[in-house]
Amino acid sequence: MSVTIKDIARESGVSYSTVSKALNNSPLVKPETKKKVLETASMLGYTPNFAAKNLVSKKSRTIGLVWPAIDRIALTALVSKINELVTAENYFMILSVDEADKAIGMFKGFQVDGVMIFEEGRETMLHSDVFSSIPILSYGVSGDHVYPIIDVNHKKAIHLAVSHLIELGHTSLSYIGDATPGDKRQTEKLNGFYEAMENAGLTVHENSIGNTKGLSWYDGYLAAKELLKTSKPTALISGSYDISVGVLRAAKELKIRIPEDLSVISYDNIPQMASLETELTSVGVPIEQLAEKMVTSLLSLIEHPDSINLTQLMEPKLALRKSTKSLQKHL
DNA sequence: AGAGATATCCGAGCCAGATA
DNA sequence: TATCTGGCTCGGATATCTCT
Repeated sequence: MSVTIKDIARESGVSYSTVSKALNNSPLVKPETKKKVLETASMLGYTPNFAAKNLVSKKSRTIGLVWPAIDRIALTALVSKINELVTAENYFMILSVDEADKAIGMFKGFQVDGVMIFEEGRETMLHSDVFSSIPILSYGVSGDHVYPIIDVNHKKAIHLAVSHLIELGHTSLSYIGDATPGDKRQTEKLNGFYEAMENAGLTVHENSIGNTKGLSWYDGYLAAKELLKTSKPTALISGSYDISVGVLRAAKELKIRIPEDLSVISYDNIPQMASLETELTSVGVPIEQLAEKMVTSLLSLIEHPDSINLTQLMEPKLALRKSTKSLQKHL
């Protein structure tokens, strides 16, 4: 049997309501009594019963996070940061790798105060009774959603990458990423590439697009090998951190030096970019900003359920590292 | 002021009584 | 007899009221 406030009360010779007050640092308890109660609690190894606390407060101070793609490094970095911020706000976070509907059902059973969903590509079709019964915030792509979404301006991110490469004198640019229709986040990046190239008056050749048909590093590796063999771009934009890992491996095997022979910019503005074999210049919303926006938005939704702000678009930034080189300097 | 007593939170499980 | 319904209790903690 676990230790309860009643055990502490018995042991320390006060009532359990006094114990409760003492444990919550109430000014209505004498310092000596408080000290005695705290010492007894510590001696007995007391741990608060969260189920009981939730019963009274009608709050669990817990948020659930639906995370269906645990193999993606960029999302791992984001989850870690979110957890850090949530903990700093005295909340707990529980994760589920199930489908959104199933995960939310489980979270409701645990009486979480709110839910974050990481939507991968396809929109998550939630039943209306789900999001009307619990605060939900999605990290996804804005569309016809009826629940709040934090979105990233993916097109602009790729525009930043293209502009930077053009400033360095590159005109032969390639893009590598998942071009599978249906994944809006990935297709937005590709569309951003076409758009930025067109704006700059540059042609996109058919063989300068590498379709990874997936988001793993191996998908990136296979597509990069194919692309770098058939096309000889001076610069390459990669759709994600994981794909970039594959690009670096393929380039190494093909004896292509980065940035001497090939400039590379990766999507995903995460600190891990600096730990790669070649520190990659990247674009995207800095992970700290994204995490902070998600946590503050969900917590404000929990506290003020009527303050719904359906779509919040985050603006990306360019993070310069060591994977791009000016062409002019070599001429 | 400082302590104890009591109502309350919600859902599960049990039991007794009512109904088909 | 089988099934359904309603009431009660329990769990651990907090908020508030009452007492000394």
